[in-house]
Amino acid sequence: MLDPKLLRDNPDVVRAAIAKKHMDVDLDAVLAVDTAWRALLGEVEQLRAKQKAANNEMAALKKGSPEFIAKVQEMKAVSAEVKAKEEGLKGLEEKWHHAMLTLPNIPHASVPEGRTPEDNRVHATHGDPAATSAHAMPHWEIAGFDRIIDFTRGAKVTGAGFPFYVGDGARLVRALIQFFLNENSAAGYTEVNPPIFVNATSATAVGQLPDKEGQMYQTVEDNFYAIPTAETPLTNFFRDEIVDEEALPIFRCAYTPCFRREAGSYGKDVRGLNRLHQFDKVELLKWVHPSRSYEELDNLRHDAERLLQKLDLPYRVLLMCGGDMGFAQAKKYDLEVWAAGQKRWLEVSSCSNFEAFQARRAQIRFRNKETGKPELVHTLNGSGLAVPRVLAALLENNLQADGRVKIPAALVPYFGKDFLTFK
RNA sequence: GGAGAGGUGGCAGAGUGGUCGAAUGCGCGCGCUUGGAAAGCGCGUAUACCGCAAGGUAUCGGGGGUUCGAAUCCCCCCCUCUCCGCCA
Repeated sequence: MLDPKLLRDNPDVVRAAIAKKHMDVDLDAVLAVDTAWRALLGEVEQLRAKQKAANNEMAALKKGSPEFIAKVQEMKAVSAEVKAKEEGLKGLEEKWHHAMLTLPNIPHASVPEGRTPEDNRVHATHGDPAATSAHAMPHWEIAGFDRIIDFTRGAKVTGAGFPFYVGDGARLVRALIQFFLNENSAAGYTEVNPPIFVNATSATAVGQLPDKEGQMYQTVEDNFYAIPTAETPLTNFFRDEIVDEEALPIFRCAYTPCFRREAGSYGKDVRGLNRLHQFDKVELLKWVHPSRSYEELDNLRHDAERLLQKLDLPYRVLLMCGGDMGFAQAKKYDLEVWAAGQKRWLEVSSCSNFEAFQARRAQIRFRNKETGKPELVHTLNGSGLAVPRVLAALLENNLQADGRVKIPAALVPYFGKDFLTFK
C-alpha cells in the first residue's frame, strides 16, 4: 500500500508510477473516495465528541432526575445520527481501502521504461551458454528421466504437476535444498522453518488476497492457504510489530515446499520441471533500514547469484522494466539460468525491493532511535533458489555422452557421488 | 474432541455500566540529590487516524449486539493455560 499522504500531496508522482508500470487505474476515483471519506470522518468525530461531553455531564447528574431524563432524550437523537453516519463511514472506509490497494508501488528511478518482457534490460551474463550444449536435450527427453522424476505416478496419486522424485532424483533435490540452506546461512541469513499453511489475514497482509485467491490451495475445514512461497509466512513473522532499530538489518532464509494452482497456465512453459503445482524453494528475506535498502538489494542479488556460480551454471541477470516488474515492487532483478536442452533461460530467482510498500500493509516497523517514533522498515526478498528449474538446468547442461549427469563439485559433498544416473 | 480458567499499556497487575487511555508496582527517559554512584524525591513514558492549527476521534484478543453511555452486560470467533480423551 502507498502512503496516503503521498497520494494527497503528490498525486502526479502516483500518476507517473501507474504510467510507468503500464497499469490502468482510475486515480481520480481514488482521490474522490479519499476526499469523501475524510469529510464524513470529520462529521462523525464531531458527533462522537458531543456524545463524550454529554456522557461526562450525565455522570455528574443524579440518575432519574428531570435533567438526566431530558439529557437521555436529547442524546438518543445524537446516538441515532451517529449510528446512521457510522454505517456510511464504514462503507466509505472499505471503499477507500480497496481503492488504495489498487495503487501500485512507485518504481525506482533506475527502473527502465518498458511494457513487455522484451523491454527488460540484461544487466549481466555469467558463463557461456554455448559451451554447455554438447549432448543437451530437454530434460524430459533424457533416457530414464521418468524413473527419477515420475510425473505419471504423481498424476495418479494427486494430479498433474505433482511429481514423485525417486532415487537420484530425490537425492539431488535434497542435496540442492541443503546446499542452498548452508550457503545462505553462511552468508548471514538465519535459517527458519515456517508453517506451510497461513491464515487469511497473513495471505492478505502480503497481497495474495484478494488478488490471487484462485492461485492458492485452500483447506476446507480451517480456511488455511497452502503457501505459494516462504515469503508469505516469513514476511508475516513481524507483522504488526515494532522492532528495535538495532535489530536491523534482519536476514532470514527458509526452505519450504511451495504450492501454486497456476490456473490459466498453458503451453510449453509447463513441460517437465518448468512449472509445477508443488515445488521446493529456498527463500531469502531482508528487513532493513530504509536508507540501506538498495544497497541490500544488490547484496541479496549477489547472494543468489553466488549459488548459481558455485553450481557452474550459466545465467543472466535481468533488470525488470516498469511494465513487467509487478505491482508491489519498487525494483526487481530476475536471475535466469541457461537450460541447454531447451535452449532457453529459466527464471530461478526474483530479487525485489518493496521499500515500505509491503511493510505498510503488514505494519512492520522499527523504532527510530533518535526520534523515538516508529517508522516502516523496507522489505526485500528473493529466491535462493527455486529447486526444480535448477535441477532441470543441471540435467540438461551436465548430461554426459554416457547418459549420466555430472554433479558440480560444490554439490558433490551433498549428493554423495560425482554422477547422477537414471536408474 | 470434552470440561474448566483466562486474554487489560514494554512487563506484572487493579478495574463488573458513566468523570477510564485506564489505579498501582516494575522497567525505561529526564531532572534534583551526590566527589561519583545507589537509594530517595519530582516529572515524563502507547499506537493510529482526521485537522493549517487549536484540537478532536479511535483502540482494554477479534467481530457483532444491548444502552443516552461498554474494558465492564449479551452473542459468535481466535488464542493461551489446566485436566480428560485421542494421536505422530
